[in-house]
Formats: sequence, structure tokens, C-alpha cells
Amino acid sequence: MGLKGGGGGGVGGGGGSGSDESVNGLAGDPLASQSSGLKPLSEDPSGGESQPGTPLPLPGHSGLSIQEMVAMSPELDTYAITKKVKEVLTDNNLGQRLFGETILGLTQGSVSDLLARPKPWHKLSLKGREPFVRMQLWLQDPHSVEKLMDMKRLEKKAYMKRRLSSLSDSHSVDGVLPGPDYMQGSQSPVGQQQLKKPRVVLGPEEKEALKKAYQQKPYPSPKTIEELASQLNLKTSTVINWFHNYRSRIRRELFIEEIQAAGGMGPGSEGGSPSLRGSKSGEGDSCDGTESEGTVETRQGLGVGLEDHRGACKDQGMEVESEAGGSNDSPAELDCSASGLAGPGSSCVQSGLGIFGLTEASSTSSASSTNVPARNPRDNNLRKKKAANLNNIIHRLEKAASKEDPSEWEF
DNA sequence: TCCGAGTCAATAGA
DNA sequence: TCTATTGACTCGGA
Repeated sequence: MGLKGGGGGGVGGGGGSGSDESVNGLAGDPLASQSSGLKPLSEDPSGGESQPGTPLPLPGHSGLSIQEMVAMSPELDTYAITKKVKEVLTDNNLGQRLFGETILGLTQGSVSDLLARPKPWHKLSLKGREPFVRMQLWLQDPHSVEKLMDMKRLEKKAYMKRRLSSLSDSHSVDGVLPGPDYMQGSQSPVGQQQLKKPRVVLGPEEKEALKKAYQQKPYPSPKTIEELASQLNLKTSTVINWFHNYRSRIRRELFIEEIQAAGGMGPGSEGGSPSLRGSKSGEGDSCDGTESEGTVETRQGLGVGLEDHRGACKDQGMEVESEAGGSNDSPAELDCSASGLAGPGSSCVQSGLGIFGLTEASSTSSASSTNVPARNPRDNNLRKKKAANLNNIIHRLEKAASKEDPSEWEF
């Protein structure tokens, strides 16, 4: 189902913040079914009869829009929630695509990302919290799994039907029935498909060069970008996008580092964090700026351009402080956030025990924070490596912090 | 104008 | 077939 009317991605324009209620296909939307929004889901107004394409009762039908529900939501333990969701999906053999499209109104890739690398609640914008509220409500829905299973069956049925008819239809050409697309209503005209820009895939050398450039200057000047682009034979927009994405993803990795360092709770606390799990690219593509041993050294050796380092310093510094185990300069929230339990200005609000009543997830979380599961050796190694790098950064940050003038900061 | 946040969707890999 | 990765994009804020 074309969630966003087809735009997006590398071709037609990304998702943007269009996460309005355009997720009309969210059959069995927990937000809809939990119309009160204030009580655990113990009933199922939709009667568990959700079907693909069934129009949703609008979240507002209870007087609460999704945004309002998000705004009213207490602190949620995003890690516990994603962990639980993953469990449920795995146990019931339900795919991320189905779950994302029907429950969250997101695409598979986004779901994968969210589940693997959930940000702490307090670091999320209102919009970013929305999927977690949806997940939370879904988890509370006693019929959630059944509904999704039903959807799965129906989709399969529809697929078989179409396949059969396409086979019997001499006009249909082989391959016109791509996998999930048939369900997504992606009926882009042929002409439109021809307009699609091919996806740029950066080669290892290009990535390496960009990473080196990033290590020197996380915020390169337009001139640098131009130079990089011409040297690598890329479009400047590609280089700009790469830096945007890389910064953003490094930041996210650091959130996870923060969580893991603080309590062992987190997406990968059992069996290894997805973010730490050997990235298949094996070239630091986990977007962890602290991952490669060279990172810090390179910065030191080459000297980061100070003209534009604010973001990197701010972001990494902050995370690193908490990584250090709650440095005394860090706001209390960092300690709390590490277990996903708190937010800015709040003092470790209990997670999910408020109006949404996430009891199980919360208990999981608190249990994990006091009982860190053993990691496998590989993770330990990775972790040690990262910890060493982070310590290095911490050290320099501490030095830097003693100098008020940023221009005196040394990296 | 730049940046971060959030997302899409193509693609690679298991 | 499913999941993970990642380049590109939109939107809103500074």
C-alpha cells in the first residue's frame, strides 16, 4: 500500500514528516481500537475483523488525535517496547513489512531501523515518538497478533489469487507481479518508472574517502564539499546527503552506546546490539564514528576543522559524557535515559506505567538494568574497542571543557 | 541557508 | 522472502 502516495526514497521525495493520518490502511490500528487512549486494551472495538484496506476509525474518534495521544503519553521505554515487539513478531512469524504498514504506517526499512536502533524516549521528537506509542498500544492489544495473522492470511490469499489470475491471463507478462508491491498499490505508470533516477551506490573507496573527510571535518564547508564531489566524481548533493546521513546515524549509534554503557539494556543487550553486530560492510558502516580505531587518532593527527565543529562536539560530547557512566556534569536525565526511563527535566519517570500501563516492558527493562546479560566475545571485543575510543574522546572533551573558548578546544 | 529528525524505497545479503 | 543498510528526500527550527 502506498503509504505516502508513492513519493519518497531516492526518487520521488522522501517520507518527510507527512506522518499524518495518511496511514489509512492501518487496519486494526491500536490507536483506533484503544479509543479511550487511557486504558489498557482489554477490548477490541474492531472485533478483530480487521482487513487490509479497512478504513480506520480515526484516532480522533475518541476525541484524541494521534498527536494528542503522543503528547499525553508518559515516558515509554523504547528499548523494552522494541524488544517486545521483535519478540512477538518473531514468535509469530510476522514480518516487519506487514507490521510496519498495518500498525505503524511505516515501510519495512523504517521499521527495521526503529526496532534495531530505537532512540531513547527523551531524545525523540513528538513525531518520532508516534511509532513507539503505536507499538505500545499494539502490544497492549490482546488481539494484536491475531489481527496481524489474519492480515497475513488475507494478503497471502490475495496474492495467490492474483498470481493465479495472472498466470491464466495471457496478457500478463512475467514479472509484473512483484513481491510486496502488489499490495502496496504501487501502480506507477511506466513513464514514471522511466523517470526514476538510479540509486547511487557509493563504492568502498568513496565511502572511505568520505569518512576520512568526515573525521577531519564533520561539517565541511561548501568548498570542501565541492572538492570532495569533484575528486570522487560525485554530485555535490550526494556528498551533502552523505554527510547529513552519516552525522545523523553516528548520533544514533551513540545513543545506543549510551544505553549500553549505562545499563546493558538496549536493543542488543542480548546477543549483541544490532548496531554493534559486525556490520556486514565491515568498514565501519555502522555509522559509528567511534568505531574505527583511526577515528580519534585521525582527528588528533589532522586536527578537526574548528570552524564548524559545533554539532559533532555537542552531540558526541554529550553522549560520551553519559557513556562515561554518568559524569557528574551530566544532567541527571542522562542516567535515567540510559535505561530509557526518563526524559529531560524529569527524574526517572517510571517507564510506561502511566496511562499506557506498560508493565511487562518496564519490568523487563528494570530487570535488565540490574542484571546485564553476558555478551558474546565478539561483542565484548567490539565493545572494548569502542570503550577505548570513547575514553579517548572523553579525555579530550574533558580537556576541552576546561577551555571556555571553543576555538581553544583540541581534538 | 543549514541542520537535525524522520522517513521512503532501492538494494544487498542471509 | 525477509531483514538491514543507505542515498535521497521533506519538514521544521534556528
